Amino acid sequence: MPTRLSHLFLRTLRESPADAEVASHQLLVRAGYIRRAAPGIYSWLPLGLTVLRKVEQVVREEMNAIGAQEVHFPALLPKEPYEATGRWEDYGDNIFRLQDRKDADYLLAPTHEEMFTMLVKDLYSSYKDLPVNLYQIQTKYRDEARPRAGLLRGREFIMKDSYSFCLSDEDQQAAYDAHRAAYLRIFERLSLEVVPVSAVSGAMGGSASEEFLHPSPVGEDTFVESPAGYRANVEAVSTPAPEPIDYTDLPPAQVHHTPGTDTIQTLVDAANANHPRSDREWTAADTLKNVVVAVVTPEGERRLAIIGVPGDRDVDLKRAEATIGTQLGIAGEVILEAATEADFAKNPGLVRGYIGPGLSLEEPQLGAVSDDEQKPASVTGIPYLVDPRVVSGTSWITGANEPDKHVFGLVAGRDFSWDGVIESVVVRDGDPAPDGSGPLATRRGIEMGHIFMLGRRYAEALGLQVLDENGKRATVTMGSYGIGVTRALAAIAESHHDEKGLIWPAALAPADVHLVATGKGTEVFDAAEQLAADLEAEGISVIYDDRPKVSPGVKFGDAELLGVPTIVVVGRGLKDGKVELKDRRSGEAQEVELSEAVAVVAERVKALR
RNA sequence: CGGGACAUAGCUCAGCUUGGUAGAGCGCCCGCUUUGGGAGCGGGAGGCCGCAGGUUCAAAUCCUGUUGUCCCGACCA
Repeated sequence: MPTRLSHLFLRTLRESPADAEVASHQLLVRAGYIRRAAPGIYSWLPLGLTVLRKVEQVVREEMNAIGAQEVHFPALLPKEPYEATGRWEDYGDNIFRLQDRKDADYLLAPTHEEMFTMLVKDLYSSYKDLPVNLYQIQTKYRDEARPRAGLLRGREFIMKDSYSFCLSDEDQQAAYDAHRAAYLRIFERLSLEVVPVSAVSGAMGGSASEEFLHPSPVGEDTFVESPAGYRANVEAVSTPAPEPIDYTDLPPAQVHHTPGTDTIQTLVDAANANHPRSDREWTAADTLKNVVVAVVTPEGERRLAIIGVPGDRDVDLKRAEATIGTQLGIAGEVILEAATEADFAKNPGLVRGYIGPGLSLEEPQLGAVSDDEQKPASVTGIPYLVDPRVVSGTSWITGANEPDKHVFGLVAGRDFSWDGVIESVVVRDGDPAPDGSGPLATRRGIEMGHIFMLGRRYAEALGLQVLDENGKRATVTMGSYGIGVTRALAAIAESHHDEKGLIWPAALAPADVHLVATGKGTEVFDAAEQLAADLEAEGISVIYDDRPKVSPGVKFGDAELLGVPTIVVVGRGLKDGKVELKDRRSGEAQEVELSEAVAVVAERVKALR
């Protein structure tokens, strides 16, 4: 049976809702695929649901193909498993929490690691049961601080998440590789260009992880590409350290009176005005900016650290957070925040705007955790980390740790030392690539999938062990793999549309053919009706615009808005026994004999599939 | 959580400055005409002007508070 527009639950909109900013959001609402129910929460209408099911099916087929087995967990969960892994707290305000009538705590699951792990623990206890791969396609909930861009970042969304459970690291690597390959096939079938990039694991923990980013200006992730094909999320880029410089001929550092220069800009201006260089102007890159940050340990302890970066660079707390815990010898995941007024108040040795690493190796102000006996303990006792660009022999203008004083020509390795090197600054277009192939280019992307080697964190937290071949208990190692299904649908709409409307890839379109009947009299409708039935009989799905008293312009406009790849028009050509076949994407049209229409359309549809 | 904007019909918006019976276009319903690019004429339905206080004879409009939404940032497997 063709889908008749006269009866389809559909109302197209001529104008976009005011709250829709990006094309996918505007078009999916205008074309009657989705409808906003609450911020970041959408209802699915018949056409949208049809496409959604097709996207899900692609994902399902490819997961099944690598031997993963589908299960389904509740979206509403008790808090206990999440307390066991610490994520009841870790997720903070980002999870929807609720109580039952007995005041017991529940949550709407943002992800299901705990449930999968516990289910496997319940049922399996032998190495012979492993490896096993499970997945589900399920609605997830996150109380995002700022939902935006329609389906691209909602508070309720559908995700495919899968988990691999293995005894050996080798098996786990194989499961990871299988997922990686399956993901590339899935995105290929979804007509979604994706680039796999190295990522940091973030709150998920674990060792290796890769993101699959769909390049798009509306993406929220930034990744970099080198000329030779190195790609990474900006959070995970490693900065190539310059070679150390011989400093034997450099002049000694000098302290200058620099009142009112508590920002990099005022400092650079003052330096050029009062202490000009002979060869060129001072720039922000000549200064060493020392940023005070607060590290919150897993136990809740708040420790300060200082990061020294070139003054023309900004610190990206997210990047620094990924590794600062390790740098400072803190086990577990830490939270990194900017230092507060209270932090400064507790450390009077920190002179805001004039913080520096010290004036000599003998009088360091910062740095404490070094176990090098040659270097004296610091005055402040605050660990000092530097950007990889701060290598031995580089010379800086930086704070003298006294009000209104900066030191010029302070040489790294000669005049000051540090406790560690950390990736912490925002990556910029043109920065040298770590593979040495040239400058990095930055691009925006939408995160379509993310795969993690979780290791044994969850299994340990939840006690997932099996008996190995020797009858000994062994902790299972896990992998976790996600694909945003609703986000994928939105991303497809985002990259497959024009000014007139959506243009679905044939494999995902809500129908194979959009059949328009236009003209007066019953002849066109009778002919179109028969054509629709004949196409359906050939296994071709048809949306048939049988609406009477709707002008041709409206019908053509709706056909283009809905985005079915093939449009067939039965109209004025019928008196000559012809119908029109239009390609939605190119707009190209051809006349076809009505008697041959089914065969011609069938051939085209099969070619598109 | 910071900064900004907005809240009036299903959708897009005007009206608010200067208080006086709620408006337009699109959409929807009825009738006639029209049928290859978002038709014409006529007749209709539809709004607690986000919510709560206050000022006033009178509040969509002025004042206070509050809630919500959108954008930028922070944040975000």
